[in-house]
Amino acid sequence: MLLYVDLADRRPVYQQLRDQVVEAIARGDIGEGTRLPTTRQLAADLAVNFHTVSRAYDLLRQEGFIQVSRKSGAAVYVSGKAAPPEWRASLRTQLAEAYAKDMPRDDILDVCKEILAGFGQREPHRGSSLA
Amino acid sequence: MLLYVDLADRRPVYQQLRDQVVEAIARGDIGEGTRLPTTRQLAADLAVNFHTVSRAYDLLRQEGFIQVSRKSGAAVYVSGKAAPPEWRASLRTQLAEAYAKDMPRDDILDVCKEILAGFGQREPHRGSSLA
DNA sequence: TAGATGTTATATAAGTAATATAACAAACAA
DNA sequence: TTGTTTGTTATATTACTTATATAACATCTA
Repeated sequence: MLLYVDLADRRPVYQQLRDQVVEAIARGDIGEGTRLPTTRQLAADLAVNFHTVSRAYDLLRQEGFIQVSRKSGAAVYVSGKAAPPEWRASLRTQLAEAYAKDMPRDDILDVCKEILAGFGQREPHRGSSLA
Repeated sequence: MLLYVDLADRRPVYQQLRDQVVEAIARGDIGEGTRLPTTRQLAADLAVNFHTVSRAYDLLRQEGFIQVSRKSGAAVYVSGKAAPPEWRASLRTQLAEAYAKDMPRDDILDVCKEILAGFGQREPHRGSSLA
């Protein structure tokens, strides 16, 4: 897997990293137990401050996607369920954008299915690495 | 319809207003030709600066959801299609959040269907009002 | 021991969001 | 006409967010 920073992206860097990790988990590229690079290491590779990486990890931890321990660093550890209130609201806004532009319901659903088809199995710890 | 400002919402005010208008169009609460309040009027009602409202209208105009003329003010006028690149990417991130949390594909699709079922017909100009 | 790591703290700079005014031309109502 | 409203543009200020730059500390490891 590969984490990167897109300077043309309007999202903050810490949010880009957070989104990339979440999508990597969804794709199955990384799974339960997969170690994430240390904040200082990843910051050096991406040429950003380690506080920025730390913030992304903090967010992922708060959202229940990774676990951070002083000993073994950060590792994928999914806990809890998708928060129904805000998650659903964000999804509704996203779908509304297309529907308001006259995209048929079935076409919207087809896009959702295509995206979901691109996600993989949740594999526990097959030694994948992030960099 | 009712536009409002949620101070607890982490989104910027102009983004909240933009999202609310888009969802109102999707629901069918407002349609082609429906007039939006003047920037100064809406700003007064919501107790925000009229520049904030103006920014929301600017965004909606750039995205092709409304038309703003000096004569008749702002009105719903949908043009173009949903931008495939960024829209699809945002949707993928949104779906990934649920899938990464072990939500089954069918459950995710059911939520999408429920949301889409809440959207209505696109009615042209039935004299609905925003306030 | 020495180095790396997570953690916390402080400071600074740049960008964004929101407000406060002001001014102007075009449209409209009295 | 006069007066008001509206969209538009401009400038300035404040507050918050994002990102960086250091520094320091305790813990873990080689």
